[in-house]
Amino acid sequence: MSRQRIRDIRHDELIDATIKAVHKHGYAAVTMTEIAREAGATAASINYYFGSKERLLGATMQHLLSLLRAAVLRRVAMAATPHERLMALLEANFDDSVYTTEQCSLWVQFWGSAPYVKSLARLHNINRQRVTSNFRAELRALLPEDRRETVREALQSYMDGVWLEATHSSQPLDAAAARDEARRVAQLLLDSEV
Amino acid sequence: MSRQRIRDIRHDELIDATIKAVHKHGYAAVTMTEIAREAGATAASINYYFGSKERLLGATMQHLLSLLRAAVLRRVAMAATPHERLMALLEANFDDSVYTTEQCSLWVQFWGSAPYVKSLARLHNINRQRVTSNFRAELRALLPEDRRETVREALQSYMDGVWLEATHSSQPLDAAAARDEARRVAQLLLDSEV
DNA sequence: GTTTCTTAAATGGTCATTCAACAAATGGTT
DNA sequence: AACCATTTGTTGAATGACCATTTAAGAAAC
Repeated sequence: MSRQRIRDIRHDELIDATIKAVHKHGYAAVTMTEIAREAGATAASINYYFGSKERLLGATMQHLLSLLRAAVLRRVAMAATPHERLMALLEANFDDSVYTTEQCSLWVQFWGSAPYVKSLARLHNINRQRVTSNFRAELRALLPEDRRETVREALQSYMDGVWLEATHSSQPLDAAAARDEARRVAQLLLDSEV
Repeated sequence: MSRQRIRDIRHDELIDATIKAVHKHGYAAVTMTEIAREAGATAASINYYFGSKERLLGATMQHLLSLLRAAVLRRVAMAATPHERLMALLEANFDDSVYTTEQCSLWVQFWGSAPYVKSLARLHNINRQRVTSNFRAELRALLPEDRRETVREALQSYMDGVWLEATHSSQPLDAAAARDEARRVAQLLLDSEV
């Protein structure tokens, strides 16, 4: 019980410290010592809990993925129509729990490293396929066939592009404004009279 | 004369080898030895020409930037109207000389590293500002004020997002198809009747 | 008293960079 | 053309720094 609890506490603390440390020093450059310092622990104890640096980083990215998935589920659950569900998918990316400087920073570095780290590649593919099929499902009810894929690709690229931009902006992020903007972009793409 | 020439040859060869080696091993993981092997040289000779690994990588990213700039200039020069120039800006990103697996791979890793490497951050900011102001200039003639920034941000994010996707796709890239698709997205955004 | 947790120090490996010596090209002088 | 002094180019082998991981011993919790 209590034994299990301390393990979970360390697990969460270390993942949290990893997010902070990677944001601060970069995915490539961050060291075990820096992560440990952020958590008030030592590099040796990270290995006690996670076994290796690679597994710690994998668990951290998995954590970010689960935050995103949770935001999607929360928002989709409240949506009644295909249109609302599409907006829910889009806005989940800019949920307060997801659209933060630190997380966007990690995502971009994750994208860069995924092709070279097997465990990350797996996570990345699973996520991308899930998002794609969600979008396809909702767009089927909203657009004629000849436009669906164009709009889907545009929306998914848009989401990624905004996260990318977020990592290079100096001001703090405004998640609500990002959601408004995303809705506006979706409206333009859906209601076009071409 | 001839002295200068051999320096230029090595310079180009090494940058070319860097692109290949980074694509193969990743920006973070690639070593001087791997880059040298790709060029048929040694790590020591890279330092003779570039002084350090960081300067080599900086020069490589600068090279990619100049390829992109060249594509933009070439295409914009042939465009007569604001609409054509906007399309030129967009299509330059997917020019045959730019939209390759290797280059997209480097760009994504460049985005991830830019915030942590001063010389890269400089390059990245200069490029982003140039692109943004180009888009703003052309959109001014094409859209009412209340929609310009939304469309601009959507288009720029779209461009980045497609490059990102390219790095994770297994098939070889089809630049002509990407240009078609980009044009279609732009049409949807420009001709919307919201 | 046994299991769980923590850490300082040791280990071993990797890597960018430097160095010292050697090779090749160049250009000026016969 | 032949010579040689100088500059330029190249490399294998150090050098030294850094870092993930292991170890061994002790502290804390049960």
